[in-house]
Order: sequence, then C-alpha cells, then structure tokens
Amino acid sequence: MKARSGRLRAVYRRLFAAYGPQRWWPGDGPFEVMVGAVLTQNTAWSNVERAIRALSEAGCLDPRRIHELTDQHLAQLIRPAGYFNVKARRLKSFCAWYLEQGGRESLARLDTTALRRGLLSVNGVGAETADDMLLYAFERPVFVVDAYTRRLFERLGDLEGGEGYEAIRRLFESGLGPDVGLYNEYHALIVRHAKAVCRKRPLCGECPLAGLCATGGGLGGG
DNA sequence: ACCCAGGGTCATA
DNA sequence: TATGACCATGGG
Repeated sequence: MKARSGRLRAVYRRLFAAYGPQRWWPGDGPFEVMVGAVLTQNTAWSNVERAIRALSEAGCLDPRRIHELTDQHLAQLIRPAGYFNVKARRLKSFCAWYLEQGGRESLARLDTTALRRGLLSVNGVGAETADDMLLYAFERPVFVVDAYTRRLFERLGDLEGGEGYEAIRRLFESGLGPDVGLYNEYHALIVRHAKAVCRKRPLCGECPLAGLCATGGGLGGG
C-alpha cells in the first residue's frame, strides 16, 4: 500500500495546511468523549453540546449517575441531541457495561482488539462510535471512518463506492501506519473540510484539494 | 417547506 | 448480505 500512503499523506498535508490543527475531541475528558460519541450519532455537534451541557449542569456527567437515572429523566436531559429515547437507552447500556468492566483504568489495560470487541458488544455502539472512543478516549491507533470520509475519498477516486467499513479502515491504517496523533487530526480535518465545502457544488475553486483527484486532471471535490 | 447532521438496530428477503 | 424503516432535534 505504498502508492496509497503517498496519496493519503498528500491529502492530509493539504487539509492541515488549509485548516490547521483541530484539537479534537472537543470537550473535556475521556468519559465525556464517550458520551459525546453516542450522542453525536447522525446528529449535528451543536445539538450534542446542549445535551452534554444539560447533563453537566444536572451533575450527571458520570457513568454511575447516568446509570441510575430513569430512561425518561435521561431522555429529557439529552433531548436537544435528537433520538433521545434511543440514545437514553444506549447511554445507559454503555454505562452499565463500562461500570461492569471496572471503569476506564480497567478497560485501558485491554489490548485494542479486545477493547474494540467489548465496545462493539454494547447495544448502540457500532463501528464508528467504538472507533471514536478508541481513538479519542483511549488513544489507540484506530482510524475513524465516517460518511464524510467515504464521500471525500469516493470523489477523490480512491474508493470505488461499495467498500465496507472495515475495508476502508484497513486501507487507511495500512497506508498510514499506526499513529494516534495523525489519525486524530486526519479525521478531524475531514470533518472540518466537509463543513467548509458547498454540498451542491463540490468542485469549488477554493478547494484545498484541487488537483488531487486520482483518476484524472480534475479537481478534488468536497 | 425541505434537507441535513461527526449512526445503529431491527425486521425482512 | 443487503436493503428499508425507524429514531427526532435544531440550523441553514
């Protein structure tokens, strides 16, 4: 995957030059990162911030407190994040598992494969949410693949379109080599870039990826 | 009024 | 394995 490596690094350099360091994950501390990872599922981050603020002001930004809340009360607190009934259940099942595993110290002793399996066993924690937690809360070298990543690299010509989550993740991880700091910034920059480009006219002249399309002389889109 | 957002689960074929 | 329905708020 050496040919990939060059392209993946070239895209990264362009994004970093255009947007600078993103300082992810926004928020405070590993547990808040994990809560945010669940709350942000298919949801704008601005809405997640309100929900986290409400949890914080209620003194409930804590696994035991969340676990003790009723579904209704928790749903009320996280209401601005959308899907509040679903996410209340997900947060509670996650906290139940988290406490049962002995908390962060205990989980941090697991190797990445075992930790990932554990996270994925929680109802409501899928591949991307688990990888958000692994990278941004546990600082493991796991590349997070989201809808923006797919869209961007399909437009750049590096993805055909039908690849599964794991295939894309392996592509990045084998192409870049294990590097927590790089993965952290790369995913954040992809999200940052997605917010910057016009969805209806992805090939705008100001695109920092102009000229990087793999299949021809075209412009790299958003 | 419409589209979208830092997904995941479950039922169905 | 692969679709589709469903979840729900807030901003553009």
